Amino acid sequence: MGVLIFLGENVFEKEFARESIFIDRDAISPHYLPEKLPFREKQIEEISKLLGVALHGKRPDNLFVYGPTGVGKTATVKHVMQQLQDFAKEKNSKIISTYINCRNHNSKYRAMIKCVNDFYPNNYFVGYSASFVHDKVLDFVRGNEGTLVVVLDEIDKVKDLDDLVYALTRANDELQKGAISIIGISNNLMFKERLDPRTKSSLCEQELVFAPYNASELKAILEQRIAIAFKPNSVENSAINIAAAFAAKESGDARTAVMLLQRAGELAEKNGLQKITDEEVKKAKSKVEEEVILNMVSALPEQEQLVLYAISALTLRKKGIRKITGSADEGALYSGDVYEEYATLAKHFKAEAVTARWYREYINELEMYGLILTTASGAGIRGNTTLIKLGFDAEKIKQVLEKELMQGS
DNA sequence: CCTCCACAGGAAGCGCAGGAGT
DNA sequence: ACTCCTGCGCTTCCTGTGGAGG
Repeated sequence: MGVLIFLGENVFEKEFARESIFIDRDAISPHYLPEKLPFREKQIEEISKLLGVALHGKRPDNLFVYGPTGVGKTATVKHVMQQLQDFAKEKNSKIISTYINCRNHNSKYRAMIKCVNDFYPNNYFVGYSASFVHDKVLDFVRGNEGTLVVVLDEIDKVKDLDDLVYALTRANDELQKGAISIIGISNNLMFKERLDPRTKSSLCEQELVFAPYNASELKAILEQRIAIAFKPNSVENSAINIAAAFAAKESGDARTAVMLLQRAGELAEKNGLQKITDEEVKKAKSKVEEEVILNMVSALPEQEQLVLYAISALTLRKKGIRKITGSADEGALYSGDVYEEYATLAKHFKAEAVTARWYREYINELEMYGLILTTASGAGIRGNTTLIKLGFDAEKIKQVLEKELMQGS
């Protein structure tokens, strides 16, 4: 076995010497919590006004915060909580807050035990009964004789939310000293309407809505992050504009905008560039889109993957099938042909094919995801069928699915 | 005009997994 | 530990629909 020895230069020498355009990579990651939150002054004021009463020993109203993803809900609430904690510490006010992400703590019990573990960092509580945990929370508030603010992020993920809210609000009746307030955060606008009326009225004593950012706000947010994350003048102005415009058009979501620039930065660095230009942002954009598709496709159930695979295979093959030479539907496929292809493919992959009826449900679902486009067959085609077109590049989807289906079996 | 084609999509029911109730 | 119930994914069966073809 031959051994290669590099004389003189360590392999890391080059990497070390390499100039990075980053100063602080974290600042351009979606998890970064900036010190200042632009365009959220109003919301910050609202929340602090609400919580301010706690400084005078009163219980703040519960608050329900909602708005789509990436509009700064979590960041704003966390920011205010931090400020409140700092201030309370300074003034010797007894205010404790705890932040719970309900995606990870998605039941009453799990949320409560998260509280307990936060309050008693030296103990680790596992395997205790629900009532013990409940009492422990109350004991803590009693012992503290102050206000406890429980932040429940992604509150719609809690399975038995009615019970949790009830337990926390009910606690206020049992406590002679101290109080508990809830701040619920959700990006699901419909979720509130599905709540039990009693839960709804106690949780939504106060409400706060976060609207999406517009392009110029996104631009300002990006500039703020860029100033920390990158070396001066490493990002071209037009590149920022593109990223902001794209994110604004999609959803007004700062997370998307930030991610776009993060990717663009990584791309520039990989290619040894000193500046991020439009080009990098555009490339990053298509990369992000690709990842989104990839994630969607791999999250699909196997049968739906097969259907999608059949569609991409047929789109590429275009032989032995009925052709559509219409205007807009040029290159679209007949639903029936896709089903046949799917059925043979299923046999090939040792899986059992579902009935045509259920296959139609799959088609509808794939359309809902935006992975395929369908139109009803109109004039020029015999019968009443659906014409199917792939929403994305056939070759790419086929490749992804081939990998996916191979490892699946 | 009627018939047939090529499906769409509703209704009922079936087998199963997993949670609630006892 | 046991049954009971419920929701889910799916099949079977069926009726409906819009245009082509004779």
